[in-house]
Amino acid sequence: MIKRTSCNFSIEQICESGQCFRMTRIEENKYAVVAQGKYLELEQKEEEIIFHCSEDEYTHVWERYFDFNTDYKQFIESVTNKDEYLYRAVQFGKGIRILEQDIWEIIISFIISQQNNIKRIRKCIETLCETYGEKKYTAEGKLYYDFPTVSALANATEEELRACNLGYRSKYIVNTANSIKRNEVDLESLKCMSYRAARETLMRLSGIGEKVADCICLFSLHHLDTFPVDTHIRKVLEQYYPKGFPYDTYMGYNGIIQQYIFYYDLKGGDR
DNA sequence: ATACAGGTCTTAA
DNA sequence: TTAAGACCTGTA
Repeated sequence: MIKRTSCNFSIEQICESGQCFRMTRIEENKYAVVAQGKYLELEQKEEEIIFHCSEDEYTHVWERYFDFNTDYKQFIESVTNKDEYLYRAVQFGKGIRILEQDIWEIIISFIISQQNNIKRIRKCIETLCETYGEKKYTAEGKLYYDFPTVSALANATEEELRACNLGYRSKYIVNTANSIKRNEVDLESLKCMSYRAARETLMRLSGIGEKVADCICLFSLHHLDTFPVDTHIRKVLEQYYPKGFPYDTYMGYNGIIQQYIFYYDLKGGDR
């Protein structure tokens, strides 16, 4: 059990910000996440965060996963009330972090996310993991399911995947899984590419367009300047930034700014 | 009932 | 190059 303190870190906000679909609240101030093949429970009281894992696992897995060594204060303070809407959005969601998640899991998760709502995305992914993922137990005997491997999904048929209520996305998933299995797109080399190259490469995969590719770049490849434009962001841009969003002002971290906006539009009740 | 959810693909001009 | 239209499913 590891205790850490950090400002501008809210597990609740990270959980609700729609970038990780396998993090859930299990009690008041207590959350669980399955990632990197592991199950982690964590609690938060004020600025104190308790990780229920070994020191070794914390430093090798979760510190990086939660982007714990990046100081988000600089980003938050760069947004002044000269931009009233953005200031409200950032103040509302300033506990959000951009996670660094597994590339394969994020590819499949955000193919599923298209034309879908977050509640159903979670349900689809849960079903997919229970059907095709490895069954595991924690040291305390808690059951959880890994995210399915590339082979597990490549070997499934479109009809079988449709049984997980994935709808028309089933075909995209089978195609993409097979492309990756055949190494037509190499996941490791994606990690070394520039944003432009990675995005272009990702878009060769079935079911991945500009928006999903951007989500993968932001939530997995950690290209923090990536600004995915979905239906929420599009509406905000039309209403508050009819002359264009000031990307230059937030050079290098537009993706973080995007996530504050997304979360505020989703949960903030503004507009 | 009809519209909409963190869009993409196909087809046609 | 751009613009319809189709596409699974659950919820309001």
